[in-house]
Amino acid sequence: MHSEVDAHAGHQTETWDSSLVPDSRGRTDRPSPGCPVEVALDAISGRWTTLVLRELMHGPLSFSELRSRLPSVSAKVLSERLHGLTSRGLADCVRTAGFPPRTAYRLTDRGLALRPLLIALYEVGSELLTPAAPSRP
Amino acid sequence: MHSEVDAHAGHQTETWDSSLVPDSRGRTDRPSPGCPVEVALDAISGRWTTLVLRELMHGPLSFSELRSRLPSVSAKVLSERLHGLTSRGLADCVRTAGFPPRTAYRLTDRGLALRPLLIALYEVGSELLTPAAPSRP
DNA sequence: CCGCATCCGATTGGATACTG
DNA sequence: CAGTATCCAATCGGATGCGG
Repeated sequence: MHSEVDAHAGHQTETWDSSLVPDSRGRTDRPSPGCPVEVALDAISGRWTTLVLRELMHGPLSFSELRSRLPSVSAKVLSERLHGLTSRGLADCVRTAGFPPRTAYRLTDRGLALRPLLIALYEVGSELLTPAAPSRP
Repeated sequence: MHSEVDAHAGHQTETWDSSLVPDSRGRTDRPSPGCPVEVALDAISGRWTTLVLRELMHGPLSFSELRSRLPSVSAKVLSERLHGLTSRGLADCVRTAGFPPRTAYRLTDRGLALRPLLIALYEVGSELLTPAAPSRP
């Protein structure tokens, strides 16, 4: 544990946070669309999004299957989330031509790439929920 | 009760998401405050929040130091973010009694625990930014 | 079965101005 | 320096109802 975390309170223009922003693209002074962190946040932001992603992680699901697994989500929001995912290339939609119209939403490879992020969210969230070993007077 | 997924693509996934939701607490059918993922999302959600966290990751900073590092954030929003972080126990604030009033916000151990999450956001976001190797089976 | 259209209340975040 | 207070435009998300 570091008590003297910061002895150099001056300029930090050259000294970089090597672990947080490895390359130049990540060093932004505002929430810019080109920042990787913003891109990832955009992909998972919005209510129900992470739950929809979790359901689709197992495999393709239809619109109503998603609705039955997430009973409290409205059709409007689910539709918005699905379009958001597809427009970003994280999911796609396959339709059967016949009748009744069957659809299946599935994650693309890019969508599947979100898995480690969901896991990180779960793990860090769990850590925050623990009664805590905090206190650093 | 549960209809089997007939069009099961069959590759790589089990019926139960052991990696995404290891314990029962994580299996929610709606965005509930007790879900670890929601807790983590709550900690990093809101515009500028991740940038504020990144700045505080190096060490304590005062209110205006944060403003100068993030020139485009308004005082109102920065104040809101800082209160959000402190109320969740992710940061705290130390004041010097004299004049002019000096303050310093610093992350607590719980706040520092967010680092792997920020890194995951960066890495996954970078992956999403790559020109892509899409195409699928 | 698969959605989109619309209305509407709640929340967000930016700009500005003001206090200890 | 370190914030708070207020106003306000934009967005979000829930409910409902209709169309393909």
